[in-house]
Amino acid sequence: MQTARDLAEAEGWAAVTTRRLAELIEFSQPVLYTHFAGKDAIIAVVAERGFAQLAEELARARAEWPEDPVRAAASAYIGFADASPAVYDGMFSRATGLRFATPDAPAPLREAFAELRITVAPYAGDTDPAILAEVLWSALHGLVTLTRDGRLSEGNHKARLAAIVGLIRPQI
Amino acid sequence: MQTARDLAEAEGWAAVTTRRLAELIEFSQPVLYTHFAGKDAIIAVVAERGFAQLAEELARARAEWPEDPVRAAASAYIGFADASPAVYDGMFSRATGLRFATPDAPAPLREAFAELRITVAPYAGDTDPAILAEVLWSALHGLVTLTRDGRLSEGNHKARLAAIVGLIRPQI
DNA sequence: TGAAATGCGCTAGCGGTGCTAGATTCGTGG
DNA sequence: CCACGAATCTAGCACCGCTAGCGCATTTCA
Repeated sequence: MQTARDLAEAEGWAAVTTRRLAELIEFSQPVLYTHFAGKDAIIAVVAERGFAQLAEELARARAEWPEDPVRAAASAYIGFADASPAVYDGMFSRATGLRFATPDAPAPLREAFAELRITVAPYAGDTDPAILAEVLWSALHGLVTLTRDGRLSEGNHKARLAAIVGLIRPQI
Repeated sequence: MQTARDLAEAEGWAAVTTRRLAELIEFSQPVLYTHFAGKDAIIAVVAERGFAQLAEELARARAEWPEDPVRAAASAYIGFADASPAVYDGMFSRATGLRFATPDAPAPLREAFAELRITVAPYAGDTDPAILAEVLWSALHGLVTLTRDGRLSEGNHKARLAAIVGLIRPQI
């Protein structure tokens, strides 16, 4: 699993084949299938740990920068995506099986989202904080994915981040 | 190409294999490689046509609903993504080769983005309209992808859309 | 008109993928 | 000391994207 994460970060998920993974952990290929249902399950476990880490970093950001929690959360979110692009990819583009937004979703997922909801709550006004949190999440996720594929203008990253934060703030 | 698009919409891009595609168009598999550099090139062409269609629909929405252009654009964008999920997927998740945000990007791509920029320009205030357009685009794209994977709460789609539109509007 | 050249589509195959069936080895309990 | 059960292996299946090389029809030119 750690090997899968490392290999994915080094060469992308496309390079994480069951044969290479088996070779790296010095076992034969079928052994993987006695511990995981398949390749998707391996990605899902890496992704779930990623959500736990993301929740942790969002909480730390909120604690360390209480006077500007939205900016802190946005920076932490994007920082995580930048630092662990493959894990982020697994969390949002590869792990199709993970349930979300339901009470039976894995705890790390619910915790990560709860952090965002708490952060934006003071700025929600008439809007449901959960809705605003989902909108902020969408904007950050879109920013990450579009930036990653080189689809946004270069050099304006900070301006975009400031614009997002600025859109949330005036709702006080 | 039209066959590729239809098959992708019906069963997803994973089902679009060169063998199935060749069988459907009643040619042998290698013929595809005399017209396209590879599977990615096929997706890219479908994606580029998708951008042209998106630009067209954004322009129509702006013309038909001039008193609320941001809502019109957002609705049109999400409507396109809903109506053609596989094409949208090809445009933003599969076609890695398409250049963006540069003068030499394909025309349909620049036109689609220009529509967004024109739409948000009146609401930009001190912000560069292009930056605000990129932020709106990010939010809409994030909304589409997160919704598609079932990662946002169910039944609140309209509320999220209203929240996004509401965030842009107060900048007048 | 006959022959050469050209271009198109074909069959067959390469190296790779996720995944699985069946044989085999090895530690452990009777 | 033997039998059992779990863990691991070798070998292979069906599929993937992609390509080399052949055969045939058409076109071109002497």
